[in-house]
Amino acid sequence: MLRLTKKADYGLMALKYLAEHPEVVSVSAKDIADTYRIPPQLLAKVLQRLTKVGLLRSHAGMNGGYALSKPAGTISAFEVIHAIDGPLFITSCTKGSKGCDLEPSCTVKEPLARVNESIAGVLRSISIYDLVDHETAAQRAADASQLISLTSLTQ
Amino acid sequence: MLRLTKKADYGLMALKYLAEHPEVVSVSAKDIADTYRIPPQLLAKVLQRLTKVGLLRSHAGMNGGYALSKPAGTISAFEVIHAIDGPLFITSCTKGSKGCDLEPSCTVKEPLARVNESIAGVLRSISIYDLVDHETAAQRAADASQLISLTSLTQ
DNA sequence: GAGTATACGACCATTATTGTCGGCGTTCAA
DNA sequence: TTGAACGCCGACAATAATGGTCGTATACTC
Repeated sequence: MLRLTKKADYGLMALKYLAEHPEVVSVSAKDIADTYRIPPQLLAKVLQRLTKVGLLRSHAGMNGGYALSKPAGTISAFEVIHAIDGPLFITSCTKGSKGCDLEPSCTVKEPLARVNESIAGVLRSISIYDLVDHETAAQRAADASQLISLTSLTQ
Repeated sequence: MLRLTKKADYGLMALKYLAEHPEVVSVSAKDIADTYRIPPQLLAKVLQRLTKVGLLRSHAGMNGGYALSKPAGTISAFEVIHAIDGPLFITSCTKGSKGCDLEPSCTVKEPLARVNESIAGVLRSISIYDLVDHETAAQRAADASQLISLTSLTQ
């Protein structure tokens, strides 16, 4: 069904929240979880992972919490999803270094790898900032790829 | 992890196979399954589904099997995936008609819906024919969306 | 009518995701 | 200096999705 995991959703929501409240020095996982009615401990784990890869900065103790480690405009949806869900492979048979199970098997893998790159490209073009302020890159990307689709179909 | 299901993979592989052998009137599920070392009954189910939505034509009995119901160039990867895996939603919370569970909850849903459209667009631009003959739409789409990504990032 | 094929529903096995628990280290402020 | 509020982490239980199998019915060819 090609869908994002909830964890990735939660991560994006949290980052968006942080981007929307730049005045607050640091926000606790619990605050965000309460706002969106998300399981606090699960969100905490997600945020910890985002911290580990350097997208967030954490601060323990009283009044601690999380903050973006860089401007929202420079954090792509791709980075977030990659950090939470791991490498983005559209083909189900791509596992680490070794390819498919047998011989000439997955003949669609190579072409699909390109599709994979397309999708990764789209996700790379969306920043957390774009999630906050509508009518920007997200819209442009949608328009543009709509265009690709049309030109390809009518050839 | 945003990956295709194996069923969808199998479906694409089978369609590609059929597109590669236009001379054969009809190919049995078993033949294709043997070629790619896929569980025959599982592939059979996939093909049955593709038949149901009209992408394939089936023929029972001796020398029966499946055949494309229209030119490979007019069958998009999107159709195939949609037929097998159901509607393509990137957001995990989109279930049928009703939206998210609560209030202002999923604030990322709306922007992600656009990302969803972008991806659908990419998939719509890939035909089964493209899977067979490389260096065509698949490549163009990849190039183009690479371009989108770059222009968006450097703004 | 025997053999080969699709069609379809029910079902189990496996894997992935989601969510929870408990203990630990850190910070801050009373 | 103690305790409340917080992040950090590993393990694990619950649930859902996927992958795969089985049995039977039906259609077609020879």
